[in-house]
Formats: sequence, structure tokens, C-alpha cells
Amino acid sequence: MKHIEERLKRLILGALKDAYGISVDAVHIETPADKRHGDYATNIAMTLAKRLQSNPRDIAANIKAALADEGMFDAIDIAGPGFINFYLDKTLYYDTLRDILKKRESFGDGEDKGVHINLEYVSANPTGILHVGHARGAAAGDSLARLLRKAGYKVTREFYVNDGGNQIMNLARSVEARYFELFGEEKPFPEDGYRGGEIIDIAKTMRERYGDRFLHEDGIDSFREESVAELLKGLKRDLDAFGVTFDVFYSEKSLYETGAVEETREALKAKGYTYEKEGALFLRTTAFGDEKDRVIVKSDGTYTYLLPDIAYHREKLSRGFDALIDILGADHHGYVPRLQAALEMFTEERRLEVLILQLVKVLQNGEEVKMSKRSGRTITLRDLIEEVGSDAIRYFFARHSLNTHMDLDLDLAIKQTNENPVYYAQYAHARIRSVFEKADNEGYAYTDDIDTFEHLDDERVHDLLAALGAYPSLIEHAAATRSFHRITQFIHRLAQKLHAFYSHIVILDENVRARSEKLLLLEAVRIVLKDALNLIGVSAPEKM
RNA sequence: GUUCCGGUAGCUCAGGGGAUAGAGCAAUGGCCUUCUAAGCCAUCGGUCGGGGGUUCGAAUCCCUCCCGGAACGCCA
Repeated sequence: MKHIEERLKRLILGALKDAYGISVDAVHIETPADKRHGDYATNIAMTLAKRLQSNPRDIAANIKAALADEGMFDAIDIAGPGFINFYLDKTLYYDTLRDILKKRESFGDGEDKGVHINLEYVSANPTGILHVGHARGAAAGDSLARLLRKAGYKVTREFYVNDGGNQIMNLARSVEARYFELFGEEKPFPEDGYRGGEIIDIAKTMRERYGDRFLHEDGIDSFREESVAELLKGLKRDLDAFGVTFDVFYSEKSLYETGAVEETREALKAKGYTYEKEGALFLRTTAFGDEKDRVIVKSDGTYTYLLPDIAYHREKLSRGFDALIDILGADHHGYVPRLQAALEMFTEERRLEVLILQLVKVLQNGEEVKMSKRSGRTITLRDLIEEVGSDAIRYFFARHSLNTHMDLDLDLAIKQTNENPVYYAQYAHARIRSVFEKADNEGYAYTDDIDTFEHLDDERVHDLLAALGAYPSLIEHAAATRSFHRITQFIHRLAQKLHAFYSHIVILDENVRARSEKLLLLEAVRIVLKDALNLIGVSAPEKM
């Protein structure tokens, strides 16, 4: 079935041509929040008021008169300042129902966009374990990846592993110092070293594997490699428990090994975008809108982090992606212009989209908890998952847009577990399953061999079907605007309508036919609810 | 000082330039002999930070001021 909205747009365009002989670029169709304003509404008459030198309500009346409505609507009203409200013929609701039952979880899938997106998120340094601050990026990236795929984009989920810079050496020295400590030996702890408990754990692992060997010989390479490997393993395990996975873990170190970093430096030089000053190599990022030029090779000959980052993004482009999306924390926003500038030295148009994620303020005992890996005092993602649960946290993050400055009150999050809105949605799913279980166990026979619906003429049914019917265009819009939180809003709306339906209508009707129709409706709701929950990484339980 | 976010109900937050600004939590009052009460129904709650402007129409766009967060390194 062609989306109703598409059909409606064509009708309106046709009416405009007939009534006024004009065409417009876009017809805005909305699904009014207030159902008294119909199933669909358009403001087209108001937007044309100026162009047609006429008042919106008259224009609306002319459009209405010219509409060849094909029997799609029960009624078309002109309301308010000039809205045209469309009240769908009820049989079209049943089209939605049939459509969902046929397509199941592929209902709402966008058409193949033929666009391959590389989506990079989290990319936490392997110098500690994930804390609450990382959780938001992980939840956002994963949800967005799922949403984009649903909408018809091909998506590669990528994690950039910073295993090549100074901080890794800092990490290795930190572990080394802890290792010496385990043997009661003195070794100065790095000034800016990592003090998390996991650093001590790794030192213990090193002691198990190598004994006291590195007290006598230089083990810094081993400390570095083993530490990164151990921490990365931990990151993956925590992310996995959070339902967040990646297709590619890309090593920064490999960029050095393949010569990609040097190659990028030379390419920038060759293009004439670099100059030397005070012994350092500067990149002329101001030529592309940055506020000042940036150093890429320091006067001591080492690289700043910008150069490998440019090399990395070039490498991503060379893998054939049509678009790159990075999700970065707000603390890195100032970095964006220089990276964009550098990449535009290589590409005609801007290919990198950067989504900035505002930082989460974590409160405990009424006080802000500062996250710092170096201090080692953190609230870890792992603890949070254990105490609050992955679903509740995922739902919490998925409710908020990227640029919301969020307060996460841990006491509240933990204490109010049962009042978390995630359960409202999950409960709706479990309820549906339980009705089926009851039907199966207690001999309420039903059939799914139904193509017409005669017992579903109820306002609450229409509310449910209207909500379900909006799913495909919601997916499109949410994906296009990268706003996965709209999915969460949809989930809540759908659950709300399901609960209302459930509370007022007996599903296991005495009449087999009526019972079957209602069960099919429930099944359709369940399919879409589960699919939407899946998009934000939340489970759909069979029982609660 | 500059740049980027944000300021909407007691709290946490939604609000594709449109209709009477909405949810959750909190508060109040009803609803379990029948499919899960983690639910339903109802009520309470707002000078959309202030002031200008654009528009038929502004929480939304523009300007300006105030408040909060973040960033302004040859750190990552």
C-alpha cells in the first residue's frame, strides 16, 4: 500500500492545479496532535495566502472543492485559520492493519536510499573503563544506527581506537608503576597517570603472566599492548551488555603502521596548505573557515592529534562511504571546524556531519559527580547497568534529543526503577503476549485468516490504527533529522493507546470472529511496538 | 572576550513557522468477583528567561540583553 500521506499529497497537488493552475514545491502534511483536527491536516491554504492574494479559508474551500478524493475520506473540513482537515475513511485504517500483518517487522522500512553511511561513536580511549558519560554517546550512536538502517540507509558502525598517542604511553607507565607497587618496589607514578582501579587489575594480570620479569628488564611495550588489549576487551564487554555493538574497531596505531599519517602530512604539504613557523608545521585551516591555523607537527617533531584524525577521516572516505557521521561530546565541539576545514582540503563538498552530544550532569546525594578517568573516581557504565538495568538507561537516553543538557539523578534512577517510563512501554508488550497466552491456554480459538474487519469499529481502535499508520513517515523524518528520541515518543504514544484499548475493551470476546479481529489488532501493535523498542535498544519482554 | 549548546508546569524533558503549548515523575480524587492495577479515568499545575523585530500567524526565525553548561593549547 502506498503511504496514505503520499496519496494525499498527490491529491492536493492535483487540486491546486485544477483550482488555481499552480504548482508548489512541497505540501506539508501533518498528523494533528488533537484528533478532532482529523487524521491528517495541511496548512497549504495559509502558506499560499500571500501568493494567491486571497484569504486562507477561501483558498481552502476552493482546494476542497477541487479535490478528487477517491473515496479516501469520510470528511474534509476547513478549520481554524485555514487548515484543511482530513478524516480518513475507516476502511483505510484496516489497510494499515493488513499491511502490518503482512510485512511484520519490515513495516515502516524506508526504501533503499543507496547511501552508505559511516557512523562513528563512543571512540573512548582505551585508558580506563566506560563511565556514565560514555553511556549517552553509546546509546545515541547505537539508536541512530538502527534508525538509519530502518530508514533504508546502509550503515557501518565504527569505533576509533586511540591506541597510538601519548596517552597510551601514559597508560603503560601507570600500569608499570602499579606493577612495581605490587612487588613493593618504588616507581614514580606518572604525574598525569591513570588512577582507576582497573589499572591495578591489569598490573595484577601482568604479574600473573610475566612474574617479576619486568622489574629487571624494560617491559613498557608489553605494558602498553597488554593494557590496551585488556581495556578494549572490557569496553566491548560493557558495550555489549548495553546492547551496543560495532562493525569496525579502527586502530589509530595502524594509521602510523600503514604510513597513512605521513601520507596525509605530505598530501597537505603538496596541496600547499601547510607552512612552517617557529619550528612547527601549521595547517592553513583558516582557508576553510577555522578561526586560526592549527599545528599538525609540533616543534619537537611529534604530531598533534589533529593529523592522525585527518588521516583517519580520509581513510574512511577512501573506503567508499557516501557520508561520514561523527558523534562527539560537547567538550570537543571546538575541534569540529578545524577537522571540517582539513577534510575540505580533500573533498569538493562537505562529507562529514558532526553531531554534538551535550554532556550529562550526574547527580548523587544532591551533588554533581565529576567524571574523570585520570582521578579514577567514576560511576561506571557497568555499575549503572547492574543497578538500574540496561533497558531503563537506554530508554532514558533515548528520550532526549542530542543537544539537551541532561541531569541524571542517580539516586532517583536507582530508587525509582519501577516508575521508570520504560516499563510502561514494555508492559504494553507483555500484556499483549499474556492475552495470547491466555487465549492459547484456555481454549479461546481464533483465526488469522481474516481480511476484512467488522468488529473493530471503536474509537480506541481507530486511535491505535492511526498511531500505527504514522510509523513509516515517523521513521523517515526521525532518520532525516537524526532525532531518534522521536521513536521513543512514538513508543510512548502507542503504549498509551494500547493501554487505553486494553482497559476498556474485552479482547477475548465470546464471538470468535470479533475475538480474532481484536487479536490481530493486538498482534499488529505488538509487532510495531517491538520493532520500535528495538530501534532504541530496549527489549520487548514476553512477561513482566 | 569569542564560538557552540541550553533556559518551556514543583522536578526531568518533548514541542517539522500554525489550531486551546504537551508528556513522564511528583500532587489530588475515583477504578481490581472478568484478558497482567508496572494499568485506566479524572483533576491540579505555565507571564515558553527579559525586551524588541519579521510574519496573516512566533515557544519556534532575526536582533539584543540576562542566566547556566561546554570549548577556545605545539593536551587527547
